[in-house]
Amino acid sequence: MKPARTRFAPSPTGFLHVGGVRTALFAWLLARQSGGQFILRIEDTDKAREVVGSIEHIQESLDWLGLAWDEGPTKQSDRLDIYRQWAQKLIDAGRAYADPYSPEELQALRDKARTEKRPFLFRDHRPENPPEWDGSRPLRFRSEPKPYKWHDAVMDDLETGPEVVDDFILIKSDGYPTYNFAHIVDDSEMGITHVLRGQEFLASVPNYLNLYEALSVPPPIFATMPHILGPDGNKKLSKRDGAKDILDYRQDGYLPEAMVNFLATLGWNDGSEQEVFDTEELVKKFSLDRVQKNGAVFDERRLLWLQGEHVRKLDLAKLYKLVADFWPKEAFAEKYDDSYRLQVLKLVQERLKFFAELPDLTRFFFVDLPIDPELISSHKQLKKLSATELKSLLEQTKSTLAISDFSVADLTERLNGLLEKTGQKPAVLFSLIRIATTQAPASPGLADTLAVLGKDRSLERIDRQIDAL
RNA sequence: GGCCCCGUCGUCUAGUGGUCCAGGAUAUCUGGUUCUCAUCCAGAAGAUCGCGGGUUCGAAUCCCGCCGGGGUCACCA
Repeated sequence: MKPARTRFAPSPTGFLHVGGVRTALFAWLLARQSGGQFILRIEDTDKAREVVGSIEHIQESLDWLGLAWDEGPTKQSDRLDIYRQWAQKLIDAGRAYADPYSPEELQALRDKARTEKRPFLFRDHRPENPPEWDGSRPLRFRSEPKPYKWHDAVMDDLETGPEVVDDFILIKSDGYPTYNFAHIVDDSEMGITHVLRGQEFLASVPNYLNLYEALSVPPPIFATMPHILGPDGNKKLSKRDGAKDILDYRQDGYLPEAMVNFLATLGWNDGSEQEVFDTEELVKKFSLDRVQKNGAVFDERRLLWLQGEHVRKLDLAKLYKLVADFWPKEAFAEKYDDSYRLQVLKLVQERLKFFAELPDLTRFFFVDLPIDPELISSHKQLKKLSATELKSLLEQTKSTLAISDFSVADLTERLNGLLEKTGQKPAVLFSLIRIATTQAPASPGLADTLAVLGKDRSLERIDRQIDAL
């Protein structure tokens, strides 16, 4: 495969959500797998919609996901001269003219078309003698309508009639180019080979094709990405409908690898039954022709599952570094050093999904939780026992554990002995000890948990439970 | 309304004329792993392949029509 030069060209109007990020990911994948370049370009030609800080936010998002760009960020607002030069070429060739209408006049024409249920075409209203373009009016492309057939790397062969080609605006009256014009100039100057973009641009492609011809510029390969749909399954996922900032997932403690895996397999698969991919594999295996044509519903539960898969594959030391900011604050008391936290983490690794869950999963390893009578009174076996019986069991546990060295092996052996001695089922005895020593609705295995908690603390907590009964 | 795109289990998908009365994953439910949660393992349920015609010995796969959903028709991208 020849080196692909791809770009991600967001407008700085806020944060990035999964839809935009997936397009960026696919473009990045394409560049990486072919030994090409991935370029970041900021489409900041709409000053009114610009949101300060978005450019940094976008870069931070790509950084987090590991989508490093080789060139950029280039801002279109720094290239106004270039667009003007290209526009001049079109004017000289008679392919661009000043738009004489006022916004009100234009709106009236549109409304009329609407009431007549006709599509509005500007070229039906081309002025006979357009004024000279002095920059104070919009500059329009003089299209040459014709039918088009083209190939899209995702959508395959597409065609349209001449009725969709129209005179669109190249340069706005504020001097900024429109996306429709600027991106074509930039893609050409930057040598972009593959243009990946959302489905919302599909209807504009014939216009672009017409402009490419007027400019004598060969069009790149088009790849139209289907939309990512909201949970209701029929609407494009959008910020307005609650699509989250991709960095919110970092905040919640998702792994970028999991997010990348999730996004890549949302609308793409390699034809095998593999579901879990690391980024390196994706770089090798990704291909545009296996991208789905239809939209895919964004289902966070699938992300959660993939997150679990990736967390479990991580080695402990690496995971430890990643969760550094997510511990409950109690974990940083003096008596808890790295080695203690590491022991705790080892026990919760297989039940940890996103890292923001860490505090709830581990708090009892660091602090004595208040006695929760509910844990016993709502336990289907324990609630049948009297306080006296429970106390007796805990007393026996105490004397048994008092002589344990609290290694996992020794604890296991002694707990088993206790089962025989008391004639209780694990469901009763172990549940009771677990509740007494953790006061938590769930915990890792009993022997493991006790070993990490240590003898003093375990016995102390059993005492507290006895007193509370 | 015109034009364009799409339509397989709830969800992500495999499938390009026969090995598919449709496979995997996830989600759900059940059972097992000496306790809970999770993991892991086993199993259940879940898709008349949007609908209707046609072509063919044979169609999820090809053709036509219809229906449904989406996009677009901005001095937004």
